[in-house]
Amino acid sequence: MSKKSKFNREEVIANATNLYWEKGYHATSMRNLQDAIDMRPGSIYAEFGSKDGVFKASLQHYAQISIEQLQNVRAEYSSPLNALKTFVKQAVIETQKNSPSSMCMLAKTVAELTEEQAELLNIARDALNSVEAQFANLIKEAQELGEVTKNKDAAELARFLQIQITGLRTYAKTSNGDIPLEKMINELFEHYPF
Amino acid sequence: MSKKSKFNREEVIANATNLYWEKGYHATSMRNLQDAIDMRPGSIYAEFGSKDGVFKASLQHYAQISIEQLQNVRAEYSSPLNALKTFVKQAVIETQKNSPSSMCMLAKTVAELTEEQAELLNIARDALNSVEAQFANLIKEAQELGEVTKNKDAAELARFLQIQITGLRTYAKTSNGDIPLEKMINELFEHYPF
DNA sequence: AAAATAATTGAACGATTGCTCAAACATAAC
DNA sequence: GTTATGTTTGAGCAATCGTTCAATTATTTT
Repeated sequence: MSKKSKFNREEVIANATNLYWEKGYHATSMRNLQDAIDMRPGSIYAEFGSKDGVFKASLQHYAQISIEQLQNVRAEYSSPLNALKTFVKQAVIETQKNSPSSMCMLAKTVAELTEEQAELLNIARDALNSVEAQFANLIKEAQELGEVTKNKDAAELARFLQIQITGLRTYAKTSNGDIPLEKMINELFEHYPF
Repeated sequence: MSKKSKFNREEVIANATNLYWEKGYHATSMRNLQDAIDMRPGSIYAEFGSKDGVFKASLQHYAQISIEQLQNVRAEYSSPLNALKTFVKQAVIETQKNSPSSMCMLAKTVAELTEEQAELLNIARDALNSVEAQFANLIKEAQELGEVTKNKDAAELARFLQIQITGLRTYAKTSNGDIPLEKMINELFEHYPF
């Protein structure tokens, strides 16, 4: 045996995620990263291989957190539709105060990157699709319980929801401040296909 | 008098816009820009002052084009609602084939930048709000003609539309290819508040 | 203690960043 | 044709980029 790593990988990735989430891929330098995660180049490159490696780990971490959040909300509500609504409110509203950015890190990444960073771009895409698949599962549950019409395909409704969330979160960053986000989400779940 | 500038400002800004639109603010270097607009640093800095200056001009150019497009569509259709629908289809679908990015350059910019580039960010925000105000005008026209219910506030409907467009265009970049965008837009204008 | 093993450090690499400016050049005025 | 005026050029600046690696430090095994 020998010396053990002294840094906490989970914690490091969480800090890296916050920085990348706020500034995006290109605007985040390795020097920024070194400060944010309190590691020196040698250690970072030994652990992650490259700037892209850290970003990759951050994307995966963010995706995991997102799905855990959805599962947590699901566990708190007997109604899958209410769980979904609560998740949307968390993602769109809560995020305005506490988070590095009001926008979804995955959507931001999809927006920022081009095919020049195909691997990272595809990781973000896949993660968004995974989240959407979880939406679809919840919607299917809701359909079984009669909370949502069976006339519509669950996958289509999940897609619709994903589009609403992305649209709302981008809009929130466009219009600083006083948009009635909660009211809009309530109306979304009252009037639309759910 | 003296020597005249030989470059065509309009053309130069159009080329710069295309590059920034594709790659975003941070990923576009001055060297990339020099190649794209066929100007040397001295001339660029004499004309635009800085990288930010070129980006600013590009944002304004993009915003102007967008509003012109909306006006052109309006002129082609007697129905303001059909004009709006056609504009949305152009922005969401047409853009998939011909454009530097499937996403709206203004939305991309709002997504990418932080308050570190407050001026540029606000230009993008303002431009999006201007476009939205034009939407509201068209919706008011549609309300006068009875094409859209007067129960809903035109500004709210315009906001809703802006959110749909941004959501759809981001989603289009997430899901490579076979999404029934046209069908979704048709349904949007059939089933929703319009 | 000494030797072995590995993690951490930070100086420094070549490449690239946004940008400057003296020199070369082109046109207009005389 | 000469002078005046302003444009274009591109070499090159300091700063920063992502990354490497020899030296140092810490821990474990002998």
